[in-house]
Amino acid sequence: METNTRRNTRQRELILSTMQGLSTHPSAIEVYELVHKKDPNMSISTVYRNLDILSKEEKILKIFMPGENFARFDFRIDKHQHIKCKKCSKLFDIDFLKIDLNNIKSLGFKDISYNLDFYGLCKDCQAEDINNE
Amino acid sequence: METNTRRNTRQRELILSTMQGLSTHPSAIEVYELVHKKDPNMSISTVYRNLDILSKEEKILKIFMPGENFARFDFRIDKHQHIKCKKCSKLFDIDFLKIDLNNIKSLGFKDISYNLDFYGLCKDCQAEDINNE
DNA sequence: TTTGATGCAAACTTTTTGCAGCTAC
DNA sequence: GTAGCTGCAAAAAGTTTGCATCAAA
Repeated sequence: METNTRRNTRQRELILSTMQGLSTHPSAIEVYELVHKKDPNMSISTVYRNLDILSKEEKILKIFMPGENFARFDFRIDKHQHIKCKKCSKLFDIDFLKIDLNNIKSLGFKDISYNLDFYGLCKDCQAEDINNE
Repeated sequence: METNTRRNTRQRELILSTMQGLSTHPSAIEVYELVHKKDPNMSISTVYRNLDILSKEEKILKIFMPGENFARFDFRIDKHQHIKCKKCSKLFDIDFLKIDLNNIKSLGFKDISYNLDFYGLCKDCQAEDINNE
């Protein structure tokens, strides 16, 4: 995995171009299902390896949501947060919020960053609640 | 797992009393290692089942840190945040920070909550960096 | 031609589950 | 005695890895 010269493979390009066309936040398996339709020979380990490479190269973002035992990936790489619907589990992008990290330095910590995720009921799921269950 | 009458078993009490004596944020496996010393017959599935029961009963907290493919548990159950050392991976409690959730309601979401975790280098790890590597 | 990347299967990690026997009440 | 709980082993689910082969440069 520690490579000097990276090769532009058909598989890696297909994975990246597929990510590029998405505004969702798919898991590795969801990415696999999408690219597998276009290239039935694509294996799941190739998808995992390339999602890893692409996120290390900062071409995509690897997202960890608390309680999910899988990673999600995001083509949008600029600093932003996510809000997850408690019902349908979909993620939505949000971009605001500026935390004063100086505040935290008093603890003696250095090189501080943070991860912030929101949860709630999205509009669609609120509508469903009125009609259905 | 859907039970009406819960029984006070020796195992569940040992797990809870062990948690009570900790200020750390152990994984299920670390809890298992601790209780297993005191009761060599204790099985890992009993630990998982009881940590789950205890967190559902809100006697302990189940913590998910992004990127960790395991859950941690915390005897401290009041609303607080954590800061994780990027080097030793230890968690430290922090309790401040008040986010204006009204701000987020403009997105159309309802019933909003959040999860916030910090990362950095703790004092011990900063000291090590000066001497060693 | 060289060596990074692929595809497949097997392994790994954490957690869950099926089940027979045990035990709290 | 009842049924919740235990211990064990097996199974899940997501991810990683070993290896022979393929293919990008």
